[in-house]
Amino acid sequence: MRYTKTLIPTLREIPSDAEAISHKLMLRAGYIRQLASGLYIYLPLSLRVMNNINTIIREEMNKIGAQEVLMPVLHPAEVWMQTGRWDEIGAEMFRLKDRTDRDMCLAMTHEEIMTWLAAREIKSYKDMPQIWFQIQTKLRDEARPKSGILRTREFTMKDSYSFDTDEQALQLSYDKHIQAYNRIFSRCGLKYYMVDSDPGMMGGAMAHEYMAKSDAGEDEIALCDKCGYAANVELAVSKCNQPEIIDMKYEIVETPNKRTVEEVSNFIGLSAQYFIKSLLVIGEKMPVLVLVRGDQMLHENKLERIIGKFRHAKKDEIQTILNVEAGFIGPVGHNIRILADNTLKNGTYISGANKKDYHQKGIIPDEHFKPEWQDIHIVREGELCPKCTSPTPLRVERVIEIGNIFKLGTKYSKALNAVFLNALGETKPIIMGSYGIGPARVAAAAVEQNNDADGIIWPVTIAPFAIEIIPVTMKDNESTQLAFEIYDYLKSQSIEVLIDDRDERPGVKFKDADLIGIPYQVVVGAKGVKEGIVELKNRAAKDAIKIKINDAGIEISKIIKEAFNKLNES
RNA sequence: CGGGGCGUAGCGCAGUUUGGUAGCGCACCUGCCUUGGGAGCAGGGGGCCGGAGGUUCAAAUCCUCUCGCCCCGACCA
Repeated sequence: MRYTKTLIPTLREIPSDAEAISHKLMLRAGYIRQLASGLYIYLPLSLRVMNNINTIIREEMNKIGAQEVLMPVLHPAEVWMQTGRWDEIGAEMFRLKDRTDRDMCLAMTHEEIMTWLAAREIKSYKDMPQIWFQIQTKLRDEARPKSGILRTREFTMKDSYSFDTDEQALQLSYDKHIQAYNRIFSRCGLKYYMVDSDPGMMGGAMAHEYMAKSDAGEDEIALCDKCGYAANVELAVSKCNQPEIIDMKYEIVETPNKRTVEEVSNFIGLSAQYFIKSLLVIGEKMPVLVLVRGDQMLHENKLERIIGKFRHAKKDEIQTILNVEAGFIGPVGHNIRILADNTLKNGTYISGANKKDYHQKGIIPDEHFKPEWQDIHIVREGELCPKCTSPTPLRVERVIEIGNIFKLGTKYSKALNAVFLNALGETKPIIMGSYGIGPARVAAAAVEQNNDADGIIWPVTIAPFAIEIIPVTMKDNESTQLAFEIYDYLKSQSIEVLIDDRDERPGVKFKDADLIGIPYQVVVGAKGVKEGIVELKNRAAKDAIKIKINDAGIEISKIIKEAFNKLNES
């Protein structure tokens, strides 16, 4: 492709709306433009990237026997009503009416429609397994679109769905997706992790997420380098360092007007690890007293999984239910449900004395109060791996979710009556799985992970072009002609190549080339041509090798093909 | 939805406190010149100051309402 015939509107200055690195660079380098909040135009360069990513996804999905289909983005409400999600999902779903006043919605995802299809077309155990996938637009009226193309209201998603006869078969489909996903993300040149995730609202039994390391990410994961434990902090568990158990007399101490753990800890002169934070929450059926160690935070999602929906108690509710003022609650002597974090199992602690201006020292859990033990704290960096027997600290990293895989089970098949006859002639619901990848997030993550002060550095497999040829000046006929000869040769080798045929000063071309991030640059200059050489620059390494003109085409295409193979075969 | 910030030329910004009819850099157009890391000189085009209403002789500037965008949080099949 000729630069002069391609829309590559690079910007010298960064639009002030951008925060994330990938957002800034994709704007500056002429990849995207914003139409409205969460709505982006993909310009030629980024469309090429997306196409490359999607091609890799298709190839790997096909390898596991998945079949591509395409489904409507406009759905009748009835199907969503049957699974209950028409009512469960709130403002995040775009809704509209057709001309006959029929309720419709725009697709947020396709479990319903895929299952609708399966309900009609899969009748026998002989029809399975099936894996169907599509790469298409989804729409969600996100509460907060952000970070460029990382979180948008309209986006492309690869979603696949597996249909199996039983759990064992589902496991096979699940494993196939793991294989495919590992290959897809490796080929895209990403550093990523597969982590345990919360099946959440999907209602399934098992779920994993694929996460790409990036500061721009919205999620955090806990990692153990020793055993490979990896989980979203949404559900990650940890063992905690047990502080040295100190001998504390069981006694009440006066703590005038000291309410928070920090205040009391400073007042008494003992670290927060020796305190029990007592929180009263109001569940749907009854109040629950929740205990975590003074230096830790309650993980509200973990708690919700145990006791269901809840909210924090108001000050007057604390007074009525526990008969104590907020700030002086302790676990001893209450007659309500008590839930304590596992971290508190051993040791002697201080907590509220259930009396204004007093705290209780020397509390021994299981002796002075009897809680239910659960993991309900937020995992932090440095806490210990829950799986390793020898103490191994966990790392916590910020990541972008680029893909996920869920075992759905029968939630959707039951709701939509997607059933089949097994070998015994019994009617059974189809066992399903659901698997997503966000290609735009793959692209954004690739930029987040591969850039420098000058711009983007694409992995060659998804780069808009594998190589850019830069004739230093268009005024020198000899070198310009040679540049076009190399250009034609590389194209004949099926290499995607961009030639900067603009009549610009060399500095402008070099700056733009670095910014748009094509992984290889060939510089063809008048001086070099006189010496009989061209230069091949590696965008990432910033080094250049001189190549004899006669060998240039062959030599360069060899290097490019090796670069592709390295990622494709990793 | 709660908290914060910002809307002035394509982009980045100044001007708003203290009202007087809009400016700078980059980009763009013309010419000369220049050509291995975003050159230089000269000339030029482009703005209902997000929108509506109000105060005033006079509003980018003050007041009211509204729309949009960004960030933090909540939310996130």
